[in-house]
Amino acid sequence: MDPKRKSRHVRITSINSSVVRNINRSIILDAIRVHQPISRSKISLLTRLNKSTVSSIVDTLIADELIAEDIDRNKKIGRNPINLRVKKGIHIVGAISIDPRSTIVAVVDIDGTVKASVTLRTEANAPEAFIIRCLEELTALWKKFPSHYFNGIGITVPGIVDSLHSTVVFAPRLGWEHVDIGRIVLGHDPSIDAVAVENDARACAVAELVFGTQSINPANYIFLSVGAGIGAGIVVDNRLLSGHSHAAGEFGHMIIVENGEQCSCGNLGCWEMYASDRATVRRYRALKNIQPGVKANLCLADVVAAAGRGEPEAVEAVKRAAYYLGLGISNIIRAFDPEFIVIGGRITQCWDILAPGISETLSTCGFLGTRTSAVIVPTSLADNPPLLGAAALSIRKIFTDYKFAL
Amino acid sequence: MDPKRKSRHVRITSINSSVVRNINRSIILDAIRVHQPISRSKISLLTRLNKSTVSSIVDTLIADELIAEDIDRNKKIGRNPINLRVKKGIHIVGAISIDPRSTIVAVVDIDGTVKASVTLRTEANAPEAFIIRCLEELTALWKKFPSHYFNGIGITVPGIVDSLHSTVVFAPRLGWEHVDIGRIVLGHDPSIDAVAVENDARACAVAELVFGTQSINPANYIFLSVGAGIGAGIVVDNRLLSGHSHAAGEFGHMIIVENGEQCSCGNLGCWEMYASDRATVRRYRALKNIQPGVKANLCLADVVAAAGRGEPEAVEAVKRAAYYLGLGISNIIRAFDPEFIVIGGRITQCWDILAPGISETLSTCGFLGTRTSAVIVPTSLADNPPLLGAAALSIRKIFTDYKFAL
DNA sequence: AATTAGTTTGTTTTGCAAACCAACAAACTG
DNA sequence: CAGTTTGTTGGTTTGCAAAACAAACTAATT
Repeated sequence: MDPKRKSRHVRITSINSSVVRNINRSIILDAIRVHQPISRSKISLLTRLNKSTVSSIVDTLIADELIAEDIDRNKKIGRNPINLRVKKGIHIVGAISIDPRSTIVAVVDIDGTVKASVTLRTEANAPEAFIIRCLEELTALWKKFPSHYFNGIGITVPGIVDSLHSTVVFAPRLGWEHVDIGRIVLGHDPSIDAVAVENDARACAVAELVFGTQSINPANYIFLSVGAGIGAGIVVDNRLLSGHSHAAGEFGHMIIVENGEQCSCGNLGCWEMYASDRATVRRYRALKNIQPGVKANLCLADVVAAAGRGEPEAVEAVKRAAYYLGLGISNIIRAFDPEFIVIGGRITQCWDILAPGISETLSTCGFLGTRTSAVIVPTSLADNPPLLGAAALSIRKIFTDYKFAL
Repeated sequence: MDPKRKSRHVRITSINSSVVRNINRSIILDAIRVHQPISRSKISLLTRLNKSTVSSIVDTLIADELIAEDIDRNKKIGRNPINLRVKKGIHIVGAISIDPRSTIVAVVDIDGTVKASVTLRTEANAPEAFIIRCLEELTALWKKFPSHYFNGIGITVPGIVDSLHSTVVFAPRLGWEHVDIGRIVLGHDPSIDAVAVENDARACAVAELVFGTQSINPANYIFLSVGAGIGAGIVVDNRLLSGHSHAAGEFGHMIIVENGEQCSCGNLGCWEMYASDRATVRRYRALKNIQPGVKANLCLADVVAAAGRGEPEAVEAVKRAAYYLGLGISNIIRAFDPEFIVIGGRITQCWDILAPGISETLSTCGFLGTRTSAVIVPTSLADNPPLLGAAALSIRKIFTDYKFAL
């Protein structure tokens, strides 16, 4: 990409011609991404930009090898359009998805294709050394694609992340506090200028926008990540909500039962204590009368598998999870009134048990009886949503330089 | 104002020079509003717009009589700046605040001064006739200010409002459903082109931004309106959240107690059943052992008055309200992670009892022990927040033509 | 000939940079 | 001490560059 293009994502206080160009460029590139294949003419109609303006900007996009022409002949009357598509196999991004157990390092094409990946055991007790290790693995992968443009790295972490400063504020499950990933990456290799660090659930929300097959209207939409904890990525008007201290959407510690079970956070009755994977496993153990200590490494995958076989205790455990998920989701709907809620996590593998349970709870929590509720769907992202999320963080920067509304 | 200026608040799909001008104009006008008095030179530094650009735009603002020059001499070195201020006594807006009991119709200056007002008894059973009645009252008031520019009408309604279509979707306390206020106003007087209808709590949130004295950072902020029900206006990145079906922030029916008290909405354990004014009055009656039927019109004002006198039962009733308010607020903080939560409603009159109770509950719901929480403050708006909200809806349109982010 | 796609040319709007003018205070000067 | 010089800040003028636009043009197809 043209290195003369100034660093984007800077604080804009007013509009000048260069900002105008960049915004319109983003608008056109995004229109191509969403509507591809599309002709210059159609873009002009869609964006209300003048045909000549579209042509001029499209020229720069072709020069940057972000899009490619593709003359296909159709039988319509008039001159055949020159179709424009996002160019694959040219621009790649690095993606690192950190989880308490394992970390995946990958190289991803801008259409979401994982071109290469390695899985590492997470060494959380030495964050800096571990992140550098990941970067070295990434460099090794990247070297396999010498003819590609490298467009930055996206990193997802389960915890509270200050994405503006690329810093992990607090990640209890990793034991990390104030880990400045941006500084570590730049210290390791000053040539890497584009690092995006984000909470895993939020990155999933971005991925669902960038890659998701369910054509989600980006207006109001929440990605709910159900795992060991419960987190969420909230998208409002195409923008990711981050909150004043980067903790928006930390629904796991929403109080759902007054004076309920003691949570590790110190509160009573947190949602996590009732609807997380751990809660489901605990409930399953109780239903099966498995004593503590016995089958200590029983995990949600086992419950899901058992439910798949139709085992009554497992089905019941999932149904109870569905009930409590529904309870919390009803509160989320009250708060945000989203159009969609996309649920991610292993438990979505028994969607046929989960979905009716959630719906039933929501129907008894029907708001004022008449309101339409949000549509609840499982994630459409392939095997590893957080990894695609990490990739999406960087890819979105390519497509949308400027967030602007209305 | 120059009638040649094109209708604002239209859907923008791309940027052209006229959009640039309008955005920069809004930026400058808003800078003047927030930092007044301020010189052209300071605006240039603040906005990074060129001095000549600032001068040129300021000229148009002066021509539109939105701002005025004000040469005051100070002792600093160098040429004395020409201070710019928002011009008062020239531009006015109409404000109508509809409540189940009474409706206030007013003419408000752009600095928030109520210049004239009338209070009507709300005739909710005939919405169209009643709204026309309000418009006639407003016209009568408006005629008292013949030399002023009239900048549109803002209307607040307790209920779910589609502000884009100026329609009341559902207002149970008024018994209104699908009342197209925009159509009614236009049908009555086609010359009125600027009508803004909004939910009362949301309008208050806007008012707090436009008039509020506590210099609120508009990034993340929630106005919580506690009354017969509980509603909220949520501001994120300077933008009002409205939700997919215009019901974002309808916290009153958030479930706070599993299998709790039966609410009129059909659910069990809604927040309103524990923290609204009605709940407080009910609790007070119970504490005082007042039988049903006796003192039937006892209302929150009485409880507040009693608490002010230090009556133990009243103090206890307010304390219980504070506890439940804190419980719900903790969930709101989890969801939005706001910087401020501003509380409005009659109960804030006993802030000295309320605030410690809320804080205490929040401290026991401390998120992961280490996180900073939102700042809870009472509203700074004068006597009638919803009326100022209604005015703020129209005033904001004058100051901020385009909502744009980053 | 009709139709649709895309380019070229010249114009308009806008913001920008630099030089300029304006107004003031403090220091300096005869 | 009056007048002048210097420095500093505020605001305007002038010419220019970047961008989008409109309209006329070319291109390719039925």
